[in-house]
Amino acid sequence: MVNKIHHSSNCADCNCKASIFKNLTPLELELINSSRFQVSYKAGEIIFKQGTPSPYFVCVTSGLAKIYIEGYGKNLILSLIKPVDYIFGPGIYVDNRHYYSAAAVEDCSACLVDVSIFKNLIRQNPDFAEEFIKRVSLQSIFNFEQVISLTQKQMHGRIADVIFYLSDKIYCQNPFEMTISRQDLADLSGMSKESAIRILKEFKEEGILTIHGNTMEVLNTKQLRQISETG
Amino acid sequence: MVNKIHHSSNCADCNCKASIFKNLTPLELELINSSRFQVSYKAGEIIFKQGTPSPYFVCVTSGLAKIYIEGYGKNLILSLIKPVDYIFGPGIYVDNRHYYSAAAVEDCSACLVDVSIFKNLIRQNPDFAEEFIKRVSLQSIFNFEQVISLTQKQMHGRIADVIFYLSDKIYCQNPFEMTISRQDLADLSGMSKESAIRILKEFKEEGILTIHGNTMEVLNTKQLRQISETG
DNA sequence: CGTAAGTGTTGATATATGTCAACCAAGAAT
DNA sequence: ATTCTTGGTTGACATATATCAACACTTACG
Repeated sequence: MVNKIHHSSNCADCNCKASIFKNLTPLELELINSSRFQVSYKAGEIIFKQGTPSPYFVCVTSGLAKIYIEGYGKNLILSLIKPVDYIFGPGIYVDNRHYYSAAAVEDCSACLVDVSIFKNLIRQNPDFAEEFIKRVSLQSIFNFEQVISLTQKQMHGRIADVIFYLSDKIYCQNPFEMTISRQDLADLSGMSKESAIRILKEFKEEGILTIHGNTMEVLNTKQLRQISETG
Repeated sequence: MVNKIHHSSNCADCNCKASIFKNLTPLELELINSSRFQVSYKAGEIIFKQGTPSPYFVCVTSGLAKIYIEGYGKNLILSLIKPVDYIFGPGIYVDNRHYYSAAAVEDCSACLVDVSIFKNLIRQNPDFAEEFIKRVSLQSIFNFEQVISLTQKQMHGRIADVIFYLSDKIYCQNPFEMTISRQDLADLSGMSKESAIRILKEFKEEGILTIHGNTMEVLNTKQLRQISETG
């Protein structure tokens, strides 16, 4: 699962520090730097499993990962994680367990930081603490929108939402290469793989988008937005 | 909407301080006490609306409230709030907006504390900050379980989950008086009111529970648990 | 080269669930 | 007392969605 562990370059040079770590002093950043591990995962490999102890804060530095809840027979993907984003579960302040699993969708590299160091920094640096709480809050807001999409929209609306998520938040370009599988698409939108495929087909037939190989292009954003909003 | 506003007794004497406020110094507690408002709501009244600014942290001191997302045509109840519990949305660290609405289910009284005072305490008292993060995390974990129930179980399992939630977490007794409406029950389990009623009827017919007036009693916990788990 | 295994695709079918409408009971209001 | 309103209940019906099965396509692998 873990292919290679080594200390590479330095947190101070890493673009990760631009975001959540921006409020840390050089000394604090060095503390994180000195205790961190860099790890690579191949596509499909599991980063951690729901239910296991959670000693690390994970920072994804390249590739694409997914976090997902293993439910009753099927999975629900909560979100995709791209560089530079973080995987920290709610368990770290509760019982140190993971409440969801994480796996690499594309080949990934990530930095693992010891949770206790992380928690100490939250205690000693209020700006960092606020930034952390803000991140948690944003995650929470995202989850709310997702729940409403999943529970109150029907399949067409849900797929539309996922397509917007992919093009606007994950791949950030319009003709984009889908590196996730159809099953992942289904797990993101809470339906069966077959249903997801059928909806994509309909969208193609209606000229809303094209798919060639793994490349998807949204042609009619307006209509897709309409579908998203009318459920 | 707001019936009566006055300063009553003292935070130091209030049982609210037992929980999230337990790590505050007497001085800090006094800061909260001096800036707080006590408010009463009648059953059905709205405490705040999704989308409006969020200047207060709400502490429910008596009665029962609900927080719910207003979605596409119908509502989803995220949770019920009973004394002593708190209503703080993810918006307070993001854009100061409410991402859900809150309303009184039974007659309620609540204390409102200015968010900026609250945020200052989080900055200056790391124990309080940790306790706050822990609360947010627990809320988040609860939401995960809820999402899985709503998206992966079918109606019988979802109703079973809600009944356990009511008897174990909210009313905390077995023959309990349902102060929520059938519509609320439906909004908790993400289905139509008619469907919720039908499932209750089936449960009655199978001897799993009884309902007289508004009093519900679970007779066969084991079977209900079974239904919850098999989806 | 052929086989196996995974992924994507399509069609037929069963069913879980929402919608609509009617009706009932209990208060509230006139 | 009578009407009106609100919440609860039930039945008939339409449909959104999952399931099952078959098949195509690619890729790994012996």
